[in-house]
Amino acid sequence: MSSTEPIAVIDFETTGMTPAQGARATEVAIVLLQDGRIVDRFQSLMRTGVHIPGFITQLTGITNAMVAGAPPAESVMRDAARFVGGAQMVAHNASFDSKFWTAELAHADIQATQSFACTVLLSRRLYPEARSHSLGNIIDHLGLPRAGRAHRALADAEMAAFLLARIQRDLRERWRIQDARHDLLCGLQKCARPAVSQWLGRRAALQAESPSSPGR
DNA sequence: TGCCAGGCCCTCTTTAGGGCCTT
Repeated sequence: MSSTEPIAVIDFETTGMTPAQGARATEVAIVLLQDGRIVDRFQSLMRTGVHIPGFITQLTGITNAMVAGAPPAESVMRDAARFVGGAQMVAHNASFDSKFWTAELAHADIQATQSFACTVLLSRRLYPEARSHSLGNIIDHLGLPRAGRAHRALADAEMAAFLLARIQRDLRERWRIQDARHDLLCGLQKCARPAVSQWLGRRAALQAESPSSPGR
């Protein structure tokens, strides 16, 4: 049985909403998903010196004392970049995590080169009947397992990976798309939502004609 | 005091408003 390239599913816990306003990461977790299974995990708290507001501690359980004893962010991000390697990346609301990925790597003098696919956009297109596409709600809607304490990086990264695996499975079983690779996911998430069925049908037809190429 | 990001999506459909989603 052929093996697909692993996809790195990432989640950051942070001190705020955007690096543009000085927010920094407090924790990062990355899981590698390959052939529908989590095959490796990376997780670490990180020390940036930026104060964690009280409401963030209430949300995540991550305290200033916890990160004070953590390794420096630059060191963690170097390890994270090595862990990801050349894998393509996925996050739940990727516009959030990709900005922190880029910003935290920049603090470590590393340029981010990975492209991101977003499970929120994919979920909205494939499961329009869901009332909410927040990570916990879509996990419950699809009957997927909860992975631990919500709003901790590893649990959220694992749940996003479960969601991605389900998306890939549904693309295979419902849409006959055998090779739901990262570039297909990126294409699907950019497809206008009302045209998703037509788009998937065309992709499946193209893939059936040329299985080694996902087509355009 | 009240607001605080930004991209996407939907709607009382189009240039604007409001909600979702992430911490």
